[in-house]
Amino acid sequence: MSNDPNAASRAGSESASGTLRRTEEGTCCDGPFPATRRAEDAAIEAELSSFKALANRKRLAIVHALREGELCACELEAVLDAPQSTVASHLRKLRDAGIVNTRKDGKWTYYRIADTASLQLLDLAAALGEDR
Amino acid sequence: MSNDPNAASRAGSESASGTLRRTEEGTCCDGPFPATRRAEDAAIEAELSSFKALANRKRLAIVHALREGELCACELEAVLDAPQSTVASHLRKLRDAGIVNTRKDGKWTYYRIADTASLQLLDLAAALGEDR
DNA sequence: AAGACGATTGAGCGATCGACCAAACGAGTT
DNA sequence: AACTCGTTTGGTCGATCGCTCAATCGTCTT
Repeated sequence: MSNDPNAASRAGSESASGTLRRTEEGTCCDGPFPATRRAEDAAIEAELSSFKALANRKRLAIVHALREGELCACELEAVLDAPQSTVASHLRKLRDAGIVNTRKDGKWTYYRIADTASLQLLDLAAALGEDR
Repeated sequence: MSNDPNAASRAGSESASGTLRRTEEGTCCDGPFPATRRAEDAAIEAELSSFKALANRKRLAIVHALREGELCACELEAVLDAPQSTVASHLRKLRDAGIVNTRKDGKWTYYRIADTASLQLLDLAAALGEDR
């Protein structure tokens, strides 16, 4: 249990001489990561919008219901058992995040999963969460 | 734009005769989905715990920092530029969700990504969120 | 024993989120 | 024109979340 594969590589950041925290000197691990934290910021924002859109039980229920095919807003109201404005609000968030698409057929609006990547997201998240 | 592949299949749910909402009769799309909404509930809870754990900018920053290898809690404090208890709280949520793992080496604790599935989750979410 | 890492707790605080209602609006149907 | 589907807006309410401070505790190092 003492095998640390990359312990040597990361030990280079602060040179195992000690002085690790903001205790004696001043800062911990000083010179804290000068670079590279710029391109990731964009990625983080993109991931954040997807995750926030899916981090809600009712919105997940909507997406699950849409796995079997497209549904109109009316049917989704029945699935969630919630009033109009509540459902419409959730649907807008899902659409803003690019999770679902809309198609207007005459009087009503049909929703469908926008991208198969969303379904892969669901499966991966379920696999992560189930064996915990 | 008038091609609706599964329009015929879903038209079977309420038989295109009309009476679609809770307007005239009583309920919309009545007999609302009698079955199957039981096995999905478990999946939804599993997905929810994963998504909620990742629906936070600082926790995403932690996971991104861990992509290049494991880091100790001390180093993650520097990455987030936040006090101990804040970082520890985020780390606990990530660990509870099974996103990260811990390894104690003497005095300090190292964090690493628990499963490669988490990285796939990030990539999928980034792809969904970027082209929106 | 003294010190360092870090997990945990508790409490306060503000921000965000979600539910809901009511009402208006636009687009489509009959 | 009347009606229906659906979105949107505006507002209130309560719950949850995130940040922070302060303090304690356990484990490990020296």
